[in-house]
Amino acid sequence: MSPRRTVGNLLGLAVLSYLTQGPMHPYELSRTLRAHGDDRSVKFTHGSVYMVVEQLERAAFVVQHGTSREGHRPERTQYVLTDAGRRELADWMRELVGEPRHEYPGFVTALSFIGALPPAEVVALLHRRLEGLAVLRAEAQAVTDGALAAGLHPLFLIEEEYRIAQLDADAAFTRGFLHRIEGPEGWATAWQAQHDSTDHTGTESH
Amino acid sequence: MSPRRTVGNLLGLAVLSYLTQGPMHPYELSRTLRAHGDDRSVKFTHGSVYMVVEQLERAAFVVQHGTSREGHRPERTQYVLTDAGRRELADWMRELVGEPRHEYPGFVTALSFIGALPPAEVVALLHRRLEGLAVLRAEAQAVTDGALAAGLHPLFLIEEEYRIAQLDADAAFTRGFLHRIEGPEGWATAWQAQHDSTDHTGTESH
DNA sequence: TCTATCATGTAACCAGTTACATGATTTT
DNA sequence: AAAATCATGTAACTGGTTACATGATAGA
Repeated sequence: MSPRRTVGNLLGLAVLSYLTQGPMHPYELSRTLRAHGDDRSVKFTHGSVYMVVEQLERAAFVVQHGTSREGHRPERTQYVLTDAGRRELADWMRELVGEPRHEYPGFVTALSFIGALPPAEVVALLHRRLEGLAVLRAEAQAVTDGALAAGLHPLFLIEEEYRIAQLDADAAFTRGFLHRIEGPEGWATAWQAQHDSTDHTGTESH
Repeated sequence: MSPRRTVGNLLGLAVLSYLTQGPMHPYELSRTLRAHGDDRSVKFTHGSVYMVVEQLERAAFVVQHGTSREGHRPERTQYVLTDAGRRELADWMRELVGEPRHEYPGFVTALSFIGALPPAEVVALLHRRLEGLAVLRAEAQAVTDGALAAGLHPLFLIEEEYRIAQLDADAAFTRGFLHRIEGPEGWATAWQAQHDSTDHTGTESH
């Protein structure tokens, strides 16, 4: 079974989206993405932009539009969107917005093996986590505040708002978890006993 | 700059965790992970288990422990945890729990290009999203209900609880977004105007 | 003019996924 | 005894990341 989409990398979505504005060459895409702060929403590096443009070309979502030259700079290969590319962009967006997918964040994985750490240490770590979450939240807030002050319409900051909502939910969960370890439910004692009996993860050797 | 961890795949964490219980061979790991429902928290396939075990071996977090044979079945290569492996497990867990990381879920990417779709369509998609979120939530709830009824301690279901918290936050955000599009703030009209003027993503062609 | 940084791209390497292979059991 | 499924593993392909290469401009 071939994967649902010929190009699965979300960086491809970003490229398709930018190409609706007109032809660009890969380096320009890379710079523009970074300049617009899209590296907060899409993971990419300089090299991966070239890769994904190649993939989009193989899939016929973009085609070379000729090369342009400016001064004595190297030649640049420009790409334009095809009709198939426009359709792919719209279809992909519809899927991402309309069909929530099961995701695998690292914290979920860690939680499912949380018994590998002793409860006292987990308590300390969860407190550090709360601090880290506050930092991330402040960053997101700073980004939106700055952009709003510069006159950007809040629609273009909606992804940061989503992020803040998720961070707040994460923090609320973390506090709840702490209470259940330390509070009257007393998970700590049973947990410690089971931890002692089942494994020793090398914590004692420095 | 070499990546922070020699083995970065979270499936490696799962393997290290299971190997604290004693030696296993890759196939057994694969079966056990699936039997315990860990495929909800870690993305893996049959083949990737073999790959990650190889990587762990190269990194000296596990070593071959000899082979075992049962009946006339093929020989199986067993692996055991090394001391370095135990330390890596503990250290990795500490990082994942204590240091929240910036993540890149697909919905965030889509939100940052949401202007590519017309507002009326987005409204419809967000309603579909709410249904999908309810389904995912019900699944998570069913998993925990079943396991609790079977007598499992809630500590071992904490990752599902986290998931539910995130799904609820997602749904709350989605409702808020809908209100701002449709409500008195009236994002819809400005949005539609800007959408008409800047791009046409092939929606009109059948 | 030397050095640093920008602009643009390629190549080599490692990770991850999919498909295939083969013998052992179990079912019909 | 044929077919199906389980148990175990390997190989081939594709994707993604990192490092490198090279000419152009700008700053000291």
